[in-house]
Amino acid sequence: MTQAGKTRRNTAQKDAVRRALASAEGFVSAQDLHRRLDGEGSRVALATVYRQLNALADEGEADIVSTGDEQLFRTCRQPDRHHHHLICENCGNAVEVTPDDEGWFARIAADHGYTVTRHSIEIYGRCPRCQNG
Amino acid sequence: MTQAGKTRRNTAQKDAVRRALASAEGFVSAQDLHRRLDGEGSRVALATVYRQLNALADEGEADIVSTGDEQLFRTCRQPDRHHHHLICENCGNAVEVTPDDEGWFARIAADHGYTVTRHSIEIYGRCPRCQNG
DNA sequence: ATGTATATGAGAACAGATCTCACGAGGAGT
DNA sequence: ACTCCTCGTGAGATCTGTTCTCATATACAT
Ligand SMILES: [Mn+2]
Ligand SMILES: [Mn+2]
Ligand SMILES: [Zn+2]
Ligand SMILES: [Zn+2]
Repeated sequence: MTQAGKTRRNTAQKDAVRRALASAEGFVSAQDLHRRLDGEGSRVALATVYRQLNALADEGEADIVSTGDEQLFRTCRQPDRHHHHLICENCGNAVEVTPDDEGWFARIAADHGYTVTRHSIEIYGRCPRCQNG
Repeated sequence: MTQAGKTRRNTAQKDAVRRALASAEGFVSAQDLHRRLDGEGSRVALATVYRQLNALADEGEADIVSTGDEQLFRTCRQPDRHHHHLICENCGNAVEVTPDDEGWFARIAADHGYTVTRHSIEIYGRCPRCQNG
């Protein structure tokens, strides 16, 4: 689904996307980010925003979370640590979290003869600033 | 993203969709199911397959799992118990699983001032029958 | 049997994401 | 600084999964 491929050159567009992503507090969609770039005068094609966001993700600089109908992106805070996200449904703000024990599903999988290749854990809620509304 | 709405009447099409879904062992896409129905001579419009699958999900008879690029459906095996799925990436077969402890994320959320509204946990791998390939 | 609310079918419409390809620009080598 | 080749970009087309529209058909309460 997601187009793959790290990027090999440093372009103005890549910098712009990286900066815009970094300046967003929470998870944002590619289209949001494109709109923000436009708003601040940075003309970057939507396709390029997608390409660079995916590249950043491939390079470990960004996290992607797939809601049912779109992908959201955010600068990764702890690139070296396996983690999941606790995400505010209202504003996209997120906290990177690590379960105390991720071993349970390896055990359950083994019980059923399954081999685990990957897992996805996402927690949605309201952040402190979005409790009302 | 997913169209909502339980259904109030018992139609031939709904029965057909329910049967086809039940006769599929693993998670299948709406389009797969539509193809299968066609194959066995049941002419049900694709839109109706979508409508009824969503209705079945609303009614608790079906589970939906969202891979990044499509939704997969399966008859729910234990409608009354909260659970998640361990899914074979190759054939769609799945086991309904329940973590030993789902309390950890409520605690973490509280630590960060978040209120939890929902969570999503999915484990992907290979089922016993799909180990090779 | 009638009447009315609801489901269906066929195709149009939609939205997110990716692809195409001609053109522009990074940057290694000189 | 100049060249050259490779890779990135822009604009718009295209793809794909899903939902919508609305005229017609059907369930089912009365
Ligand atoms: Mn991260
Ligand atoms: Mn289930
Ligand atoms: Zn928030
Ligand atoms: Zn399998």
